[in-house]
Amino acid sequence: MELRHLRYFIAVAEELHFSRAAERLHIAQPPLSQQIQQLEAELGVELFQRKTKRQVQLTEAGQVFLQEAYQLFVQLSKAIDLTQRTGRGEKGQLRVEFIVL
Amino acid sequence: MELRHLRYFIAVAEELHFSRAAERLHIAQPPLSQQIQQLEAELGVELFQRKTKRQVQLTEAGQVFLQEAYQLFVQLSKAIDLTQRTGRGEKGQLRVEFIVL
DNA sequence: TAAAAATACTCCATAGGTATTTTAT
DNA sequence: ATAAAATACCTATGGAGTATTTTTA
Repeated sequence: MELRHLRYFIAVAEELHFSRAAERLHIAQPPLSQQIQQLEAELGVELFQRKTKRQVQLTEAGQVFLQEAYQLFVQLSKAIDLTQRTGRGEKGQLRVEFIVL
Repeated sequence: MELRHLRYFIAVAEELHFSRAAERLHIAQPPLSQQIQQLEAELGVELFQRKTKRQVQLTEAGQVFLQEAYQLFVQLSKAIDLTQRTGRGEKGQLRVEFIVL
């Protein structure tokens, strides 16, 4: 698993539409579908309801994973911020304005 | 940034030795050096002391980033665990035995 | 000198693109 | 008939390998 999978998953989960999500990510729709399939295969969990091709919907597990993915990027943002501050010799106070995706 | 960068950084930070870390990661030493350089460039922070080539040492920022990276993988492990439990229809109790790297 | 990281290049795996098919409106 | 995801296949970027250089103990 790579952060790319999480970034792509978040885009699809927010758009509930593969083509629009792909557009937003500046990639084509088929590779996006593939990356999501990879992610689901690696997790061994269906993240999207795929009964019909016209209606993308998060599964319960997908909803959980979305919240967790958000938190991961929040924590990554904090990690980067804190590391950069330390690199500049600043001590301490932590406040993250930007979530890196 | 990708999880690969964090995985590689952790290996070097723990070994304090690029060649041994590369061996542990089952890749060659030069690509490992490159990935670490990429990471440092993206962060805009030196993670390792490079005055001499014979003595790899974490900078203060590097020590901070190491702790943060550990936490990220702990959180990722929890995210995966919780998602998989939900996928199986299990409700709730969270306990992570394995940290995915 | 010897051991280890950095450079310089080469190669190839796979991320991403294009074309087409399938399917549900 | 159409819109959207999946499948099949192709392309090319960049991750990884090999060879060599640099450096300091």
